Amino acid sequence: MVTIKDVAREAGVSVATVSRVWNGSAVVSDATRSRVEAVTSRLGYVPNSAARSLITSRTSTIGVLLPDLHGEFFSELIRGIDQSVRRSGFHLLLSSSHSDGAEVDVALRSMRGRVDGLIVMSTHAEARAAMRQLPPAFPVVALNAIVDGATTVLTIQNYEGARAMVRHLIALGHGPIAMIGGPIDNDDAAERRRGFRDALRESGRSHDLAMEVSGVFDEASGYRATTELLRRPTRPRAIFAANDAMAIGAISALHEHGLDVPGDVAVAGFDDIPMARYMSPSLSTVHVNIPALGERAAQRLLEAIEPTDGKALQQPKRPTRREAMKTTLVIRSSCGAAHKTDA
Amino acid sequence: MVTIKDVAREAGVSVATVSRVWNGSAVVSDATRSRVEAVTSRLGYVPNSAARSLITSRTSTIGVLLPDLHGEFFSELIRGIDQSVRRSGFHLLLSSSHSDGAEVDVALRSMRGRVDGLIVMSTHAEARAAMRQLPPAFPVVALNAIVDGATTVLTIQNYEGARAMVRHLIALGHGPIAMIGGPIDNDDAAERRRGFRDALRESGRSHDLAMEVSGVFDEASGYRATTELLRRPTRPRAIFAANDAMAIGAISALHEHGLDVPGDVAVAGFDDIPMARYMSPSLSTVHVNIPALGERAAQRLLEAIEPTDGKALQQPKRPTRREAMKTTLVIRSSCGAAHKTDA
DNA sequence: TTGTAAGCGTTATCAG
DNA sequence: CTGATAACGCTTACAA
Repeated sequence: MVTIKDVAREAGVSVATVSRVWNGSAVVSDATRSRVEAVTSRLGYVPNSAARSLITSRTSTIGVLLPDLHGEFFSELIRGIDQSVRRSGFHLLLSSSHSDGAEVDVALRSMRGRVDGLIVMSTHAEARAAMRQLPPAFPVVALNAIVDGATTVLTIQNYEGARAMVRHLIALGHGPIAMIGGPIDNDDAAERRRGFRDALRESGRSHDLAMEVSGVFDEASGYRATTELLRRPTRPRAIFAANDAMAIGAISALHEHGLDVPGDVAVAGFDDIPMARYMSPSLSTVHVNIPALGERAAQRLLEAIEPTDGKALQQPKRPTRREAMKTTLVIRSSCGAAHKTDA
Repeated sequence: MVTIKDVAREAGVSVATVSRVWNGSAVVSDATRSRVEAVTSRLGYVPNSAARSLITSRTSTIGVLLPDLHGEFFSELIRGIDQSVRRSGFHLLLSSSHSDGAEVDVALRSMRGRVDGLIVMSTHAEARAAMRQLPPAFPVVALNAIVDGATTVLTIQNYEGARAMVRHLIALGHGPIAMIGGPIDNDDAAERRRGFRDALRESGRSHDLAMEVSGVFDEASGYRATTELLRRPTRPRAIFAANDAMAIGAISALHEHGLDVPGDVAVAGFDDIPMARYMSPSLSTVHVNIPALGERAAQRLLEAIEPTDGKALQQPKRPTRREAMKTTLVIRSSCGAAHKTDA
């Protein structure tokens, strides 16, 4: 492995100078700079990141903690994050499948020192506890209601989107409307359920509240939930699933029962995963710009890591305490049919 | 930040002893061990990974280079990788969206020193060139035909699967069979196309070869390709798409043209993404165990990183040269209808 | 069984 | 503008 010493020796300068050239910062004469650069590329020198982060205590890496990796939601999310992150020359350390909160604790601990900041999506109470273990000023962006120790909380307009969609379904016809909710301990799911209930209540149809079942955000559970719904005495006129995956499962079940979608039963979902566009014209969905969610989360995190990029505006004193940075951002959601608009 | 020194001082031992306790290896008296462990957890000490990998030149991290992140294929793949990797206490550094080969080069360079091994999926010629820049013995698992410098190449039975599926479609009826192929520069796509052609040739229907269009492995291009197919004088009796995403796009297009699937036109895909099960009974697909692909890739890589886990069998001399480890593994694919078997 | 001390490759603080 | 040199936190011979 070729080190900074090799470059220094070969270029006839000190390691300090090579270092200065490499991170462009200091004042180096053009002559030496170009000489060092020549040697650098000739030797194929790449600075050792471990040594670097040992002394700077920065890793140029952000960690992403996800509960799961099933379905298109998460890949779209990661895609957005990846985009922001690489644009800033950072790396992405991914850890997933944190079904229970204890695992989050382990993951969090094992990531310590390997990342400069964290994007966390988890609903578990243990996760919140684990986050409290982090150094007080450690930059964290939470992708749901975990507030403790999070620099920023980024949420989706779950309530608004769900409410709008259910209103839309109500306008569609007269029969009862069912909801396939998400897991009970999931904050997003809870908000969507609240939107559903409120929309019904507002239209004076609280009796429809009875038609609620739940799933776990995947196609299989949407399928099962629908099968269960169809066993009931009254058949729903419309089904609102808490995400698109369950909605697709629902459509599948309805078709198998010889029901027409949306003729007999209308189906609506949430998220607007790319695939949803190709279930048309059967599926309406609440649009969420998932990659944008990821992108904004990453951007926010990077801002927290590097306070003021420091080119133009050099603020003499840091005016904002970390506390003051705590913000809640929102990703807007809008309701409508899925369209193949992307061409 | 609490360091090894703090623990040492607090426990009344030397840093060497703490280190020995921490990595369990050496012989430490039970008394001191427990004392150190107590202090360790009391202080919440976590070893600094940068310092650690500076001295050991191991990072406990593997890098994953992906061309893209669209669709379920990649998230399923990552899921499999993540599972193996975390089981071994390793971390996962993800880098995606390497549309062009030059980017792969940059990514590869920037990952140097941050990972102990690499899983690479890329078809670009530049990528192959970039891989040659890596240290000769650096562990790499390639997920397609990139052979240069790869410790292991892991491929899917593209040819066999495609051929079997097309035979199946031929058995289904009499009309022409069309194929929506993948990108021309993609090795997997090429093999699937070859399977398609051979199956037709074997059945003496080489004239059907004319019905070939291509897409880029997403729903939109499958949709477009199908629309194009339907503009031709002869309508295909069956469409074989090189992956499920395009097959789903195809189904969508067919429906919009008022065609029944599989009544008027049968549709088949490749990959068996979870979603495919919920397009039934319309969609047949070539089953590939995608998470297993990821899992095996990661396992293979980890083996290459840690040659013999070193508990029971302590081989006195390393018998295998790195060269000898070059292997080609294959993930079997089987053809059939998509079923909601996972319950 | 434990301690001492020499690095690992960088960056940063001083002098020059 | 450049060069020594002291850290950074940890592992690992080598001594004791």
